[in-house]
Amino acid sequence: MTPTRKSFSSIRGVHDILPGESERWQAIERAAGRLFAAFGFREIRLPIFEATELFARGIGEATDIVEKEMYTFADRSGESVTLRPEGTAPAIRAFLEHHLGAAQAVTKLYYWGPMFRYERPQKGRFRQFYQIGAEIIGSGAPEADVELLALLHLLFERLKIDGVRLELNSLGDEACRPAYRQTLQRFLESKQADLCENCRRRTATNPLRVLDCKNESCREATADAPMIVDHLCEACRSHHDRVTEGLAALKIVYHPNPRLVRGLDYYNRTTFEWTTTKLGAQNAVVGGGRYDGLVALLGGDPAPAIGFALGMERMAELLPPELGQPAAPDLFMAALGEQARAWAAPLVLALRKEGYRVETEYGDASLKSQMRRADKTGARWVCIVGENELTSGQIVVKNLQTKAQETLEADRALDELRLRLASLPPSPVSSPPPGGRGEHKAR
RNA sequence: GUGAGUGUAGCUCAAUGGCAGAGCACUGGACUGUGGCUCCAGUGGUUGGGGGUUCAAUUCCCCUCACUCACCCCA
Repeated sequence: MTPTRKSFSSIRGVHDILPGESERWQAIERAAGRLFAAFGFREIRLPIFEATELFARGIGEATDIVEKEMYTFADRSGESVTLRPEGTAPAIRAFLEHHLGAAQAVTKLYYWGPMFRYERPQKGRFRQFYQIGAEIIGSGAPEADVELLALLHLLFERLKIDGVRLELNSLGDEACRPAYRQTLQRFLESKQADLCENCRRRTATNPLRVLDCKNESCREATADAPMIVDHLCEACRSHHDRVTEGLAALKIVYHPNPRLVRGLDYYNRTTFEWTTTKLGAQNAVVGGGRYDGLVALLGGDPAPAIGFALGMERMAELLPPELGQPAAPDLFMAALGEQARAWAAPLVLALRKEGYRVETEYGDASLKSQMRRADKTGARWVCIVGENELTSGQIVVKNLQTKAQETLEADRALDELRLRLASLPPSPVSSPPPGGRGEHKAR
């Protein structure tokens, strides 16, 4: 009787992060985690779904995300819930719900995890994708903007990612944007013939976005369009200047992009993206900006805030290939036969307890195949224990790089092995996982 | 949502209507207890799925699913 076999695969646009890739993610998470700590951000762990209304109100009813990209469904009680398409609205919801702002004037939060948008997948774009996000809530000072940008700048530096550029713009605020919007609208109305269908529609609904259109003729038509940076009110002008001065003082290179308009309604003043040309049609690795109105919009006392979202998949694609490689074992224990394995087991455990990476074979395998595996895993040392060794009280240790082989007293095996492993050069491939050898060596 | 391309072994790909193959990987051997290099052998397939045309379909046609890329949008 042959059982019918059904195979499964992950659903569309949703991917497994496999070993090989996960190490690269860990490299990003480690680097980001250290920087968040250094900058005084604390982690908040947020739910993966929220009331639909939170996103509809927070992100904006007219945005693409809310109009057509949300994973929305009714739960068993009939409440409409939505898998989070972004993290800022949930973060602010939690901030308000738990009165996190009461303990200090400025609250700095970060989070990471999956986000969900129902889009057609393509390079760098998925239905379940991962973001690292951070928010500074409670400060409208340009220094906050600069600090956030400096953190990201350091992150790219730490991860040795180049070929990215920081693009910067200001969207103004409620004092200056309405007037600019009208000015732009009038301009666009005079150019209707040259605009794509989409942009003709957007002239009325969201004229700012026309500036962001990739269409060649739209680009040309708006070449001499009025730009928001030239129509900022006094307060926004001053804010923007102090941000750019702050960046310059920290030697952080940025590229003014007066066309940088972001897709979520809540942004005002500073907006930014780190862009790259290495991700196909996608160019944003990190996006963010100031959203001084959102806290009040979600029912809190008005509080200015700024944040960013970083795309993990996109970031991982940009990592230099040598970063995040799996760490090779320090030692491969080749034990031959049941007795030898029993003898070696406590030794292996003792070394692992100290943080050394030790690999073994589970069942019976020839020395040849164990040596082959030791070589393939990249282990620096092999310890050979068999019947000969057990009767003679001597074990064999071989350095796979130098091929040097020596015989050790079995009784002193732990000390002798520790001696050799401790003198290993630092692993060139990656740092050990938390609690691994780093901890051991730091002692 | 729209458009284009691609689905054959674990991976990368051949086979244009006539017996489903190669390289890599994996396992074993040459070397009975010493890795890489070399050589030899072996395991591995519902050719994405369904239907049709045909004596005969991986190949041609239809449907469907998936993946990829692009539009759109963004992380």
